[in-house]
Amino acid sequence: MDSQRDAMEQTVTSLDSPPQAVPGDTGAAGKQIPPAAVARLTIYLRALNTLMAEGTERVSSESLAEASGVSSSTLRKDLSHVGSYGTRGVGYEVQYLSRHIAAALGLTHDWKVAIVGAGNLGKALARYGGFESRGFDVVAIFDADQMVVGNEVGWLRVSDVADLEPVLERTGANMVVLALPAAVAQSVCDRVVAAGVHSILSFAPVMLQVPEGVNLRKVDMATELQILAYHAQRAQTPGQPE
Amino acid sequence: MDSQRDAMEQTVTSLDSPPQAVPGDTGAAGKQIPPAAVARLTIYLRALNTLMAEGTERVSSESLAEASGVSSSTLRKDLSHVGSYGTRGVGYEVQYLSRHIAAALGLTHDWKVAIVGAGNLGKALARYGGFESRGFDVVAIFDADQMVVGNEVGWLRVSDVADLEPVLERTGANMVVLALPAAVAQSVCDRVVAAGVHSILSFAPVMLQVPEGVNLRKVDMATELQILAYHAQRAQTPGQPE
DNA sequence: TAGATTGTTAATCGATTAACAATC
DNA sequence: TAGATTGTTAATCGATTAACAATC
Repeated sequence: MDSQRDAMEQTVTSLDSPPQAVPGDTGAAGKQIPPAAVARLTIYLRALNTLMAEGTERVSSESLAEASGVSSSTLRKDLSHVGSYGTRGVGYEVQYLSRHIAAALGLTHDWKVAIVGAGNLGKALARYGGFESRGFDVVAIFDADQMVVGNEVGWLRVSDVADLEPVLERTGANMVVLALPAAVAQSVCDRVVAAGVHSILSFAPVMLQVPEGVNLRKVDMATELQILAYHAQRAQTPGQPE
Repeated sequence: MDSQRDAMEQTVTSLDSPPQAVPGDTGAAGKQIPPAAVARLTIYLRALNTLMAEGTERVSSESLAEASGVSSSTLRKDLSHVGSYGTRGVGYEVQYLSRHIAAALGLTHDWKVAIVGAGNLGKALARYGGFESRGFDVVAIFDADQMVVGNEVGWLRVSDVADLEPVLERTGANMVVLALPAAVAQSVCDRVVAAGVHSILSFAPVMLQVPEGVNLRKVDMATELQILAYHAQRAQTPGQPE
């Protein structure tokens, strides 16, 4: 669903390179991880953190896969993109594996997130505990409505979207979440990109155009319901039940 | 990411069947549409509705594809799963195509959505205009907190989650959105399924287990940010810039 | 050593793309 | 008829799965 196709040329696979695996090293770092695998790695990471909270120290691919809702084959294949951090006959050390997946995903330092739009959704996101706990600091929230600017949301005060550029600069934000109406999303998006932020998560129900090199992801709640509707309809339809 | 693999056996493709295409007919209906295509059809639908609002009557695969951020090849392939509703040398009638995509997705009748969880996110969803305008009626919202039960949210009054089953029954809800903490998500999910609702959209950051035949989709905002983090990190990394 | 489980291979499956015959 | 654009094919590409050799 995104924009990486080219690359992937560099011959050398981990096969023919001499096995000089320094333990605790970079592993398979530097290689492209397939998009589908990246998405699942975040799931494994959450499952591992749950295990850690429960005090579990070791886990097999079989049980981690089950907790994550995938096959053990898929799990091991995905982990192979990160490196070789298991022990044959034994399994994976939970903490050790967790650390390496986090490193592969770029989660070793905190990311600073600015939210544009302090409506219901923007406020919900700003207060969402799940961000902080996973290394994402919400450092600013913006709105265009003068009645809302200056209000407190969580720990933050709502900034005027007119001050977008200086506030992004001052807070050092390196990710932006767009939680605003479709009509203004593209223009705000352009300003965010111009301000040098290249990672954007949009909740606006509109196709945003961004230049090459900008990472844009989109979450659309109505789309999700429509996809459910398709499957629900199929289930109802008489015809040959699958 | 979902649960349909089997099926897909029924030989006959639209090729060797005699071309008795009654106009305005069911088209390729009854056939499985690949998951990736279903997701994109919702995008085309939105683009078509935008065109309709602008008064545009006709569109080519080339320009609809551009508005949707896909290649025209992908677009035509996707539409072929729905049926043949274009005219060679001319293009597609916007309204006509829109109606047929909507029909294929099961959006011809309204769906009744209940939201469980009246926290920030639940309230944001309940008030989100994008649902109503696309055929999803929010018919109920629940919370477990007695301080919140009875409050007004949008047009609705918050019901006690203790009354989940009777209220789902009475309102005729056929979709449920879970906007509640990870800790209680599974148990509420089980009750929803037991109550006969088989289409669930979850915002809870946890892997839910559902029986065969239940359609579950998951949106996780922290996951989205983590995926962005991966790409951002790659872009920063020196190495060979792709 | 015997048992267990990883990491990798090769086969299968599905999705995307380019090209073009069909046809308005 | 000539020009345009669909719908479909076949080729390519990527993702998933099953199986097993490597090895703890």
